[in-house]
Order: sequence, then structure tokens, then C-alpha cells
Amino acid sequence: MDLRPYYDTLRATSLLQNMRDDELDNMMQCFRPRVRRYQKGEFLLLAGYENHEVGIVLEGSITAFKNTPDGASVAITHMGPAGLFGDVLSGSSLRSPVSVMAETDCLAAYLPYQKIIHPCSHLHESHYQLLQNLVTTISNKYFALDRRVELLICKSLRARICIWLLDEAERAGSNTFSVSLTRAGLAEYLNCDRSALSRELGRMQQEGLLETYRGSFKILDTDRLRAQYQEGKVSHS
Amino acid sequence: MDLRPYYDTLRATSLLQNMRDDELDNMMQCFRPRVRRYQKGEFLLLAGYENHEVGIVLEGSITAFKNTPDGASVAITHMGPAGLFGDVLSGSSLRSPVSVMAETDCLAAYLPYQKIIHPCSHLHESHYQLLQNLVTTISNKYFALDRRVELLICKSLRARICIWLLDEAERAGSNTFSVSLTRAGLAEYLNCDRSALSRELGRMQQEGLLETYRGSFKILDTDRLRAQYQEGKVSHS
DNA sequence: GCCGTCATGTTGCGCCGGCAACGGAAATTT
DNA sequence: AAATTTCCGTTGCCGGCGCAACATGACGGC
Repeated sequence: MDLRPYYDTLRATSLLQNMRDDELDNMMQCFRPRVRRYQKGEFLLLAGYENHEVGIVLEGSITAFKNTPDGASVAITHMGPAGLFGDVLSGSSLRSPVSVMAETDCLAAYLPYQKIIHPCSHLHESHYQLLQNLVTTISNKYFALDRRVELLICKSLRARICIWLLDEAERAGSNTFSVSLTRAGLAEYLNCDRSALSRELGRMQQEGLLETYRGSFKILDTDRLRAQYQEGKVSHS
Repeated sequence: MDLRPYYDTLRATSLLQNMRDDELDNMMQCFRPRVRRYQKGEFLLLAGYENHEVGIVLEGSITAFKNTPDGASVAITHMGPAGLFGDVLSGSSLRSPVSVMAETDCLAAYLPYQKIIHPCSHLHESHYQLLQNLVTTISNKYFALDRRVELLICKSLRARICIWLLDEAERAGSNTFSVSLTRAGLAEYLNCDRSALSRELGRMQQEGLLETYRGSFKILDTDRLRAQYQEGKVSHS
């Protein structure tokens, strides 16, 4: 299948960013990516299986989640076009801890990992870039997870909220920002009960630390937030 | 410096495993690794700085830790000869979240990341292997961290202990195993209070789930352990 | 309009687990 | 072997937060 119509999408991925058309031509010729269309609800990747392809979302959106052993499932990420999945996994020989499902009807392309890691004899300069991008992508996912751990080990809910607020404000580059997360979603990320989150946010508003309505937040006192984060850290004796 | 005396150590790393002598010769010639000796207490890597080398411990041992903003520090890992550090970091443009310090007098070699990712023109087959190893190494670190998150999001201490026990038993390939962790260390990993850990382990012994003395553990009822892990998962509503 | 659904706030109860303090065993030092 | 330090278990206290239950308002479909 000809992927030219999707070159802009490909270039939007962290793996293939800034690649020229002719470079992409070469790569696609070399990789011969598998392309498949999925209906909403179909699985693109099943937990428990090995995987040796890097998936790229071309159209529609997908969701990744873990199956908890009792049958329930916990959402991990949602991704739209230019989203990458299976990237970390394909470099490992482990079985996938996550499943990936089509959130809407969607289209995905798969690059064989072996071809990425073991480029064909007539190497192009761009292939080095691809390798570097792969490593960078995985590394960045590692650090994102690391940040999550940093958050999770905080013993007080207040501290976790503070971290999240400060992080989010930094990302937005402003003390006022809004997110698409629902309260329940935020509670899940912060690993706490939804009502407890509401309660704590309420308290923090009373104390004049911030204002919030639905998905929008406004930090009023950054310094005090930072201070409160220190207190509620780990300590455990 | 001639690294031949350390080839066996190099081969013990996940990065350079199974490389033949002549392959290592070629690589060392290509990489010209920096080698440095450190005294106990010296820093091999400082938090807050970028890093673009992969460090390999040749002699002695090192420890990696995070500086918490209030000056304290939390240990992350200890590594002896053939340990790798800075590997995930070097692929990213981020500043290091961890510092690495010499735990004893030690010797370390550094491979320049750019040379690893961007092999010289006369490519050797072994270099592809190296690249693959690099990706695999980073991926594995990712999944180790992922496992940690899995553990941390369990709301009950009991569930966290169960996961840890089951994981450790699987790793040991036996229901009886011992670890070098101290109780305090285990408590830190499980993100709980040391006394709370003792209390819970005591209860679990009373219930006939396991026996433990110091660093040695013996699982008596794997099934019940697994069942208890299910109950104390996330749920949050 | 009316009704069902979903997102959010609120509140009382109860318990898990953090914390501090102590005592004893084990390991290490002198 | 005495002394010192580290490690581990135990226990009482009580506060944070999970949990369930309910109320409210926003949204959308009929």
C-alpha cells in the first residue's frame, strides 16, 4: 500500500520526525510496512503476546490498557494519529503487559522491528536518524514513567496533587491551564479516590492555593504549593 | 587504555554480551572509551546535567540515587562490575534525575553515545548487535519500572507484599528464596513504613501464608497469595 | 419540555497504616 | 567478651483517606 498520503502523519511521529519525502520513500520501500484497518473495538495488540513491530496510528484513535487479573482493565493512554505503540515492547522479548484497542474505526501501519534495528546494506543517513529517534522515544517514555513513580511514592494525597499541578503548570507554561481529564480520570492518575480528590481540592481552594472549575486550574500560590510538596514526600521514618 | 583485561567484565554487561574478542577489539578501537578511576564518595554522574555516554562499571561498586528537593536522597540502585549506568539517559536530551556515586573505590569506562548510535562507515555485524542490545537494555529497564508502578498503585499493603513475593518467587524459580534486602530496604521498595511491613508480615505468618526470617522467605500458599493480591488492587470506586 | 446519564461536590463512618518509642537479637568493632 | 551499632519485631495512638451514599447541575436524546 502506498503511504504517501500519510507522510505528514508519519512526520508527526517522534520516530519519523523531520524526514524528507525521498527519505520516507526509501524507508517505506525498505520496510514494506504492514497496514491494516480496524473497526472500533478490535484489538491491535493483545496482552500476553510478544510483539516485534512498531505500530503507528494513521487514522482514528486507540486506547491502551492493562487487564487486571480479575478481568477488569485500567486505561493507560489514548492516542490519535501519529501515535506510536508497541515501540518499547518490540525491543524486548517480553510478553506485552498491555492491550491496545481501537477506540474508533482506525488505520494503523506496522514497521518490522528487525528492519529498523538491522538496516539493509545500502544504509541511508536517515536510517541513523531513525535509530536515534527510536532510542530517544523509548528513553522519553522511560522518564515519563519515572515521573509517575516520583508521584506515586508521595505518601500524602496533598503532595501528589501539588506535584501534578506544578508539572502541569510548567508544561502549559502558565499558572492557568486546563486539561481534558475528568475528575475521575485525574483521581486514577493520582491513584486516589475521586471523592478524596474533590475534598482535598476543596480544602486547597479554601486555603487560597488555587482555583479550579472542572478541567481548568489556576494556581494562586506556587511557592506554598512547592513547600507542601516537600512535606508530604516519602519520609517513612 | 587497553581494556583487554576487562573483556570478561564487558561481556557480562547486557550491552556487550556474547561479543568475541576480535569484535570487542574493533569496537574499542572505534569507540576509544574514556576510562577513569574514582575514589569512594566521588560522583560519576551528577543530577541536573545532560549525559551522552554510557557508563560501565569495571571494578568496585556504585550507587544511584535521587536528590529529593529538600536535600535528602533516596537510593535507587546499587551496581557492581558489569553494571550499566547513564544508558537510558544518554538517548534523551533531558537532565539526569539521578546522581551516581562511587560506593567503593572503582573504575568505570564510558562509551560515547553518538558513536554507538551512529556507527562508523565500515560497519561490523557486531555493531548491529550492539544497537539491538542497547534498545533491549533500555526496554527492559522500562518494564522493570512498569512493574514497580504496578506495585505502587495497589492500595493495600497486603497486596503489594503479595505481588513482591510472587514476583520474587518466580524470579528465584522456587517458593523458597532469600534476598539481600534489609527489612527497611524492602519497606522502601514497597513504599511503606518498616513497622507496618513487619506487622503485616507477622499477620501473614499467623494466617499460614508464609514463613520468613530476615532475608529468607518461604511461600506456603501461593494460591491464597494470588487471591489476596486481586482483592487489594486499585478499585478506587 | 421531560427524563436518563454523567460529572462533580459533600459528608459521616471506619480502618489501614504512618509514626514514635521501646526491647531484644544479631552483627560488627575494639 | 564487652561494647557499640545495626536490624527486626511489637504496640498504642490517631489521622488521612477509602468507601458508600446522596444531592446537584450539566448535557443530550426523545
